[in-house]
Amino acid sequence: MTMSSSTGGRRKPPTIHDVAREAGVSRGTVSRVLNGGHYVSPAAAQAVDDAIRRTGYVVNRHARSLITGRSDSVGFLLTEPQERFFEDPNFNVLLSGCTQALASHDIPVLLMLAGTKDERRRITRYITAGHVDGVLLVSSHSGDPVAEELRAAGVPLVACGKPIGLGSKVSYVAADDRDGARDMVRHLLDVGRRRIGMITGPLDTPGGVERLAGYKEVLTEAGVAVDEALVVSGDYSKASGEAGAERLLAQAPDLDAVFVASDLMAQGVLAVLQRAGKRVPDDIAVGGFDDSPAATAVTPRLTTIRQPWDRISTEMVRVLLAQIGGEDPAAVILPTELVRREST
Amino acid sequence: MTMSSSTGGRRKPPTIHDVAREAGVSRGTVSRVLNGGHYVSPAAAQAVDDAIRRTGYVVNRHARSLITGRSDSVGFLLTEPQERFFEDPNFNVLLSGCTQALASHDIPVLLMLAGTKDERRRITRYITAGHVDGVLLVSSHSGDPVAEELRAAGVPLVACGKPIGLGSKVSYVAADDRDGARDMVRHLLDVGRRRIGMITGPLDTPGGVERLAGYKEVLTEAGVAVDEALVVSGDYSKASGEAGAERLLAQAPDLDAVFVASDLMAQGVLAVLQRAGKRVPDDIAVGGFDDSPAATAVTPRLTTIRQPWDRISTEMVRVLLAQIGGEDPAAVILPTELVRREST
DNA sequence: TTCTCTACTGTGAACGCTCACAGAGCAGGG
DNA sequence: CCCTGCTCTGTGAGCGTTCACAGTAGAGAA
Repeated sequence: MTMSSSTGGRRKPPTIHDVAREAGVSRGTVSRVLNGGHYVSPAAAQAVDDAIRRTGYVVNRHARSLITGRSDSVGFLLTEPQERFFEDPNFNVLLSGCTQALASHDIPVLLMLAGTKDERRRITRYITAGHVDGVLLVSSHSGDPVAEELRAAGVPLVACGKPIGLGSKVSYVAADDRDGARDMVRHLLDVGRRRIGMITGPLDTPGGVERLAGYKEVLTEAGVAVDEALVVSGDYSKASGEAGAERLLAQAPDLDAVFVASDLMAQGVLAVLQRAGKRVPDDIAVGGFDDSPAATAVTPRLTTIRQPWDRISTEMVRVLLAQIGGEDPAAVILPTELVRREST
Repeated sequence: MTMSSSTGGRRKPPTIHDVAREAGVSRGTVSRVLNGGHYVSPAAAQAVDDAIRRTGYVVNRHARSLITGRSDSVGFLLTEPQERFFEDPNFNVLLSGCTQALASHDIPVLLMLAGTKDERRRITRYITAGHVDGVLLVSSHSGDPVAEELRAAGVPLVACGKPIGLGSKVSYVAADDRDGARDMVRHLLDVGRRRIGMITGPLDTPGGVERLAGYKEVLTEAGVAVDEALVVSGDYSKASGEAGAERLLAQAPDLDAVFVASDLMAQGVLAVLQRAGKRVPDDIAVGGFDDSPAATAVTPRLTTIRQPWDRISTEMVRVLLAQIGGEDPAAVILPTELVRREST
């Protein structure tokens, strides 16, 4: 009767005014129904709901934002170099998790890739101009200039993983890296290994440092001396895993296990071990970290530490929305879990 | 003098009015400078530019959108099941490419994941309500209901890969699947293989069909009979690659090569061949399709057909913007390239 | 001079919404 | 009876921008 919605072409969408007329009430009443429904009589609320359904009304967010000052959208900001984004499936899991969590609050996500310097400037301006209400930040960089500027501008910000150089004023959600590392090394000891090497993550990031600390702690507790020749550093990339494995094999021929700080690096490690004729796990056990899709894509499938990405993303969203709502920054640490497969 | 930008807390941003006052002109003039600068005197333009710089003015897109009816943003819509999104790095390359191409036009990207039925409804409403000007669609489904609804609503739409069941009214950008397949099979013949199997993509998609057609064409042209026992179908996933390889080995013990319609499936094929004790490429050559990051993540590294993802994304954006600008839908087919590595 | 044309500029009005306010109706207490 | 307080409703204003229109100034033609 009022409008057929599947007619081709784009017609002018109904406004709050149309709904008000259709429901026989005023704009104000419709607006109140739309925003929580307080101080509205049941009869009016019902009439408005019906009218909305009949007209196919959808709120015009631009008009709303213009007056509220909020944009009701958030940015997902990636300051990583793009190659890592391409290579590491964890980003997808995180991005998808955050997007869905926000969708349930009816909040759209703007994807922001700050690759080049120009991009960084453009994005910073965009954000500080108030075009998003808050930002989910993915960055392993130390001293990220974009993040620092956003923090200074008072933009609500939640990082994935503990950021450094940003003071304590920025929220973050992270897995318990140290505890995860401890679990893995303890597991390697449990299966009888003693010459346990490690390929670390970048040591200018808290995550990299924590995983190394966990490794050393457990060895020390178990009375196994920490041999620095068994520790080489990497940057989470597959290539650095290969390089690390080669150095490790050269430095320590008697290696019987290696704890690798990311599944992606572990993928590289497995390739090198295979080329070197080492059997996994018979000759050398390999433990990863992340439980990324890569962990089950390799042969043998990787024993690893599961990061609770689903919870990380929902927590990031929860903390961000709280902060947008005026609450103080918060830090959330989530537990990890050992996933045993064939590589140990 | 006017404002220090790094003071903490969020202050009210300058408006076009402030800029006008600062520059000693009217709102209209500032607006004209902002939108192309026609009919503005050089002196006024200069004054406005200076004032913008001094005040740190950034246009309020909500106010602009309210009056223009455009949102100056586009959606990146994924109607794939999420697992594929997690697993397949090609999405990242595409997403990142499109985001960057749009960024250079100062157009933000909204990420939309249409996983569940509810999500689909929500997203459809969101888009048809005009909250984005157009949509970049990634979907290998046949007869995607969301896409059909958007098309019917007259929303500018560009698909990645030829969509089916949408008539000819929807634009798309795709690699030349048939030609790529032909190149690969010709290459396998060139290196002396004759018993060449194929694991296809989903045969309810044009891409899957085309790659199979290319395979058959080249064999026929070369005078090699097409043996249906050598053709098994898959769905691009790693798991289906494994299943396909197992069937193929069982059905055709004398297999000496296999053309796999995606790198991801090829990854599964390599794992199966390795378990079966077959050497690659000595016993069986393996050719992939995509040149995804997975292609170089495996051992041996995969000979494959490179899809020009960078060009695909820029073309998708170009076509979408043209269509938003009022032009007719268009189809773009881009050439592929054979990348030879160690698996053939 | 005067008229026309062009280049440029300023001014309301409008986009669709929310918010503050005022007012209506009704109940209960004095 | 009036006053107060409550729930509910309508109205006008205004968010920051663009757009259409009117208007001005200066150049060139008649």
